[in-house]
Amino acid sequence: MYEDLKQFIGKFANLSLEEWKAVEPFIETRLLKKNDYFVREGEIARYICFTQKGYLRVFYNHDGDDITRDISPLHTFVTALPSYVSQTPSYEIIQAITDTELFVIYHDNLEYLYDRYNNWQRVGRRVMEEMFVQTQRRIYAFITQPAEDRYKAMMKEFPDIFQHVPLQYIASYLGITSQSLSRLRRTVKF
Amino acid sequence: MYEDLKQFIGKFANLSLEEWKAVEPFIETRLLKKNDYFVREGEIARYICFTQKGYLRVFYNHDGDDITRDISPLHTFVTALPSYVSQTPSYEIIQAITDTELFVIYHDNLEYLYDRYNNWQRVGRRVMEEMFVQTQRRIYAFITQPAEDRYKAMMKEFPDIFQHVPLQYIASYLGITSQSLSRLRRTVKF
DNA sequence: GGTTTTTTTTAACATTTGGTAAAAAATGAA
DNA sequence: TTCATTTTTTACCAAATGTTAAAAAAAACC
Repeated sequence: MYEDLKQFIGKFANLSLEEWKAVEPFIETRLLKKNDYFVREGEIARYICFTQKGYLRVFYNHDGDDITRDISPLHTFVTALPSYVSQTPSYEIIQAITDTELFVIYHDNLEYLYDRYNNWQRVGRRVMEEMFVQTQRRIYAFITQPAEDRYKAMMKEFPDIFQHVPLQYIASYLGITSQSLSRLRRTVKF
Repeated sequence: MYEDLKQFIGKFANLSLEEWKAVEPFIETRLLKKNDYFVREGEIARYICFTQKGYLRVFYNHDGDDITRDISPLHTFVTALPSYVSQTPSYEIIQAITDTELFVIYHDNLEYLYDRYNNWQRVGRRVMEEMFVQTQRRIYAFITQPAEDRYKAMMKEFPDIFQHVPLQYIASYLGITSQSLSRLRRTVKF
């Protein structure tokens, strides 16, 4: 049970059996249908999830346009972090792109775990460090690469996403309009 | 002593006197002259710092061009994180933009603190969470705002930086050439 | 102070991307 | 299936930003 989750966390800390047992009562499985919401606008993100199956997108509404901050690859943690860390209403929205299976942990329970187990706190810290490093990479990409290169890099790194995610979301993630993405796809015959 | 540092950390956790005392032997003050390096290319980032005075920039060399990932505002933590977390050679370079006073803590000592004090581990986690949230904001800015808006927002949020930092670094941070920044500055008479 | 070097600005032109509108294709619902 | 809706593509023109080159300004050096 929770094999993918355990493997993911195993990259960051070696947890004892007791520490594993401590988290299990807090893990709740949630199934979302395509287009269901995980976090709605204005709602407090009271939980974080690990994506066991399916894809989520994290976006917000900017003058009527959806701005996609993230498309979750499989087997990662996802939440609307600004809301989650401060437990205030979220401007970010999280929605299922496909049918999805999530492992959900509530903020308060996770904080309890952090308080009680230094090793869990370590996992939290390490996960955040890695997410920060990844986000940095994306910033470098925005500075140094034109949209075409960002598109190619994305196809290479997350080929599975292109099987499941509408192009308009990918365009927004890349920071361009879907018309521009169409134009790129016509030109780029890798 | 360390008032600014204490205030910064105080936002994230309430540390006992003992916990404060535990860190002090590990803090080392380092003075850098303008253009001195804090981390060189290919060197392992064995420490993190808190900027007590002055400004650092974090960049890397991309085909001969400097790409500025970050210009540190005062009183924040700075390191070449990809190198720091994995203790591998750094592609990122950190250099003093002005004369600088840093409080430096070595990676191994900080890890020791993290192991020993859950509260310090908490500080590490919370700091990373906040840095991640800030980086997210920057990504949203790249997606939604043209360079002119990013420039205005930067002037508003970090007016002090414009007093001390060469425009070419600011241009790179904004993701544009210094020629484009010049053009913007001529046009934009806020 | 004068000289060299670096940084910033200006200009003309090229390229990339956006905006608008509409057609084509794909998807979903009855 | 058929119809309605949504997504993707195409086209044309506008706006933003890059590229190259050079001049002007500022800073560093002796």
